[in-house]
Amino acid sequence: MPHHLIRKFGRYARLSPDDEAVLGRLVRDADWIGPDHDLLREDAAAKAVWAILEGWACAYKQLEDGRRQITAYLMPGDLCGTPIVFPGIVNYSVGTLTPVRAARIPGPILLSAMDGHPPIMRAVWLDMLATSAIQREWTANIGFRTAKERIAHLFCDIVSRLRAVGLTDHDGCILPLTQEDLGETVGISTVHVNRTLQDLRQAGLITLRRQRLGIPDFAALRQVARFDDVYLCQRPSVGGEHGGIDEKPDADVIAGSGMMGITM
Amino acid sequence: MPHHLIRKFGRYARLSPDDEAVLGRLVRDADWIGPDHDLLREDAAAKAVWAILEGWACAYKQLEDGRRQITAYLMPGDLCGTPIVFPGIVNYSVGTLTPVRAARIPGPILLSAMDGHPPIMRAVWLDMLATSAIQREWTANIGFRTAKERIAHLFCDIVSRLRAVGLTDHDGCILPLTQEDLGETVGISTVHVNRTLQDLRQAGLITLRRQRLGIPDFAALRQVARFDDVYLCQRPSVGGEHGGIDEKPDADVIAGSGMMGITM
DNA sequence: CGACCGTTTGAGTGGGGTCAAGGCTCGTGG
DNA sequence: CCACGAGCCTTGACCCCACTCAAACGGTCG
Repeated sequence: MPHHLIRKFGRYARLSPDDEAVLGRLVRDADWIGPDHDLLREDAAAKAVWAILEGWACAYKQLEDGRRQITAYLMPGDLCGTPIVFPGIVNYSVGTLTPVRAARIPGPILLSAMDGHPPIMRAVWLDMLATSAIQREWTANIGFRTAKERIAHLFCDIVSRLRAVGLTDHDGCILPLTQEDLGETVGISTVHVNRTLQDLRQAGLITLRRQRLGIPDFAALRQVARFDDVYLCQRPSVGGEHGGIDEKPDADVIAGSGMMGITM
Repeated sequence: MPHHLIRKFGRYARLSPDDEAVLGRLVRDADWIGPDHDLLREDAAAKAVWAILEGWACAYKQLEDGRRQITAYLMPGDLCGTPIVFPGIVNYSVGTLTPVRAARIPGPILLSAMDGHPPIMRAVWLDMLATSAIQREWTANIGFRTAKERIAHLFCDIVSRLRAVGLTDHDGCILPLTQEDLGETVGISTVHVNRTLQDLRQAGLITLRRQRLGIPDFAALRQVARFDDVYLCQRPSVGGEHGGIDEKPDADVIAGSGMMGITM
């Protein structure tokens, strides 16, 4: 089985077998890390990129008085940190939520791989842009949605992303988050997360028990959440309805040519 | 006077006169655009990057029922859009708030400039990372701060960014935003923005009249906001206190060498 | 002068926060 | 095998921050 990273990058660029081999070598030295462990610290200068291969982590910011905001979830195939060092660029910490298998890729190593392999350059670039798109969506989610909509939107987001890397079952996924985590993600209190979840359960929109999230009617949840998945950058072509799960990438979109493998 | 763009990029990389000339050529064909006009539409495929040279714009998302969230402000020297086309990457619209002078840079043109000029590649890359850092900070701002803190934080953010491109006066700046804009930025209602502003005024933390924001005691406002400016990526060196305004970039940080002009 | 847009103020309401106690589950150790 | 404790989830009661609705005020520009 190829890494989730390769699967994701394959959506962004056409990877040759050689490209895939290079990517495989980048994440060769992956280790398992226990839960509740920090990969990145806000105050430390980042000198490498971490690739998450298994498990969940989260990016977060924290105030002195204890308030915490989770700004992103990192799932298999996701990257965090940056190959370029500059003060302030990494203004967040990254902590594991579950046991995580992650590979530390030194900045220069990643950069030279990008330099020698345009598809990798393109994929890293697009992955960063896609991450930004998600961050914008989260800002909006917290900014203008109600508590119920926020939770619903977050669940749509999570399930869609997991589905893209093949980590969902037929109607849901494993959700290794506490209600406190959820609250710190969408900006509401733990108690109110609980009440909101019950609300969603009673409406038949979700089931959630023992870290297993079920979504019997995704379309219904999506409507409550006002969720539009374009920002996840998973659709190979613009427009049209989102049909089955096994969509194939559109060659016109991912094909590379010239500098950075970019098709304009 | 060099463009604000060149000034900002000069903080990210050491630009040769040739690099600066190339940047100047990229934004040569700039036009004035009236206020309340869209540069980018969410549903349209982006085929170019816009460079804001004068005036203010904002990135925003909107729901069908009218709710709107401003996800970023774009000021002189800022870029929006992307040179790489991929569905979903541009999941926001950009509208002008004031008359704006902006240059449309076709994707391939920017990419080839990056390709031929490592410092430009590095600067574009770092600018994107810095934009992401701001976006994360905004997510956190809306997520875990109170209304008063959010507004205070936003003002610290804006003034710091404007100062970096030389657009502040001695203790404040022009703020071309309505209270409705502010509300849509930090996720509170217009009425409550008004009351929060009065709160800040009565505390002596700000003056705000006729689009002119004054901050008599920045340190005090910063403390109320729990504002830490590292995420703005304006400090040439890590650590140490933020002293005067006229800090010079640290050569060790911005110097370029090798691929993408990166110093590891 | 009126129309318009943005700001301000008041009153009433409700979404969501806080505090506190109790319940469930599971891992651990006796 | 059971007892126990630690997290996490759940529930209730109370309250307040912030929202809504509505109206009045104030500049600015035809």
